[in-house]
Amino acid sequence: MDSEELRNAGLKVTIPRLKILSLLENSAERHMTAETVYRLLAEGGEVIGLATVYRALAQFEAAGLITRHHFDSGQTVYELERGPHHDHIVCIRCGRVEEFYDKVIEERQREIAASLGFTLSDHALTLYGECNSPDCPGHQG
Amino acid sequence: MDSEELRNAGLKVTIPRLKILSLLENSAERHMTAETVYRLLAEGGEVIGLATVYRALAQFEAAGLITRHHFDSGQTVYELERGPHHDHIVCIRCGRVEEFYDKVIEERQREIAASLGFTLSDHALTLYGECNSPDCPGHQG
DNA sequence: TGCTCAAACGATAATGATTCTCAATATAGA
DNA sequence: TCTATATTGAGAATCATTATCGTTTGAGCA
Repeated sequence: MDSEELRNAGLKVTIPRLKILSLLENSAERHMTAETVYRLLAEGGEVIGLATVYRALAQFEAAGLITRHHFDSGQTVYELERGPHHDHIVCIRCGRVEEFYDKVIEERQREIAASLGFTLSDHALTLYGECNSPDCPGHQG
Repeated sequence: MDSEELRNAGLKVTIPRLKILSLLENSAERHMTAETVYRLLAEGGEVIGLATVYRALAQFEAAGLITRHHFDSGQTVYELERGPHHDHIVCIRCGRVEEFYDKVIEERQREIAASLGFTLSDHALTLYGECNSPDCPGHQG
């Protein structure tokens, strides 16, 4: 249960935190901005202060429950830490985000960091391009 | 000359733009925030409005003269587009930025995008870790 | 179950980065 | 040089995020 996750993370179990965690777990969209979390909760009748949303997201991130990404588009999104590590590809037209994992790239990153004298602790790889989904506004045909 | 670059970019040649471009070309530090550009110019006796700095950087980026990066640390930096493409590794302690290029990673990215149905137009890869420079505050020994 | 207190909440003020507004000024071309 | 237009600078406005602070709530215990 979500209560467990919060307790394990050393966080007090509160209604707002449970609602936010639940939203992150049950939404079709895995990548959300703080604003989006706030809005979706409000639309679902759960009005939680925006400050609380930001606080909770920061705490969840510190606890390792979620991950934060700064895309070059400028938007900051949060995503539930679930399953193995992966990177992202973002459509520059419709904003759709897909995930991928590539073993070769992961390995090369470690080697590169080592060769430059760095102890690698994290990385961010995001590809940008045009998706060819029929729903994408840039889709031809 | 810089005037050429501006003209080629379709931008009117003005004093502020020349100063900013010159700073980017002649500074030891290749990665700067808008604030930094503003401050360095001011320290050099060239007081250029902050709004103008932001505008010029945005125009230079649109013209392809410089590139903007949003690091996960939150800072937005600009860098002169010079020489071949490269990615970055940032020290999480001292903020030092190094560049690198890896052919294997570049190729894998294209393949991945294609396999996901995207037409790749750009990418951002940043590694985060601890550098082992003697000047880094986290350096041991 | 009720009590107590620190932690968390929500509203809103504050902050920091970036963009916009607009009157004054500078540039490119005739 | 003159003119039309683009650019500049100062400061207001905006946007995302964080801090403040009085009120409320959760967790442990009698």
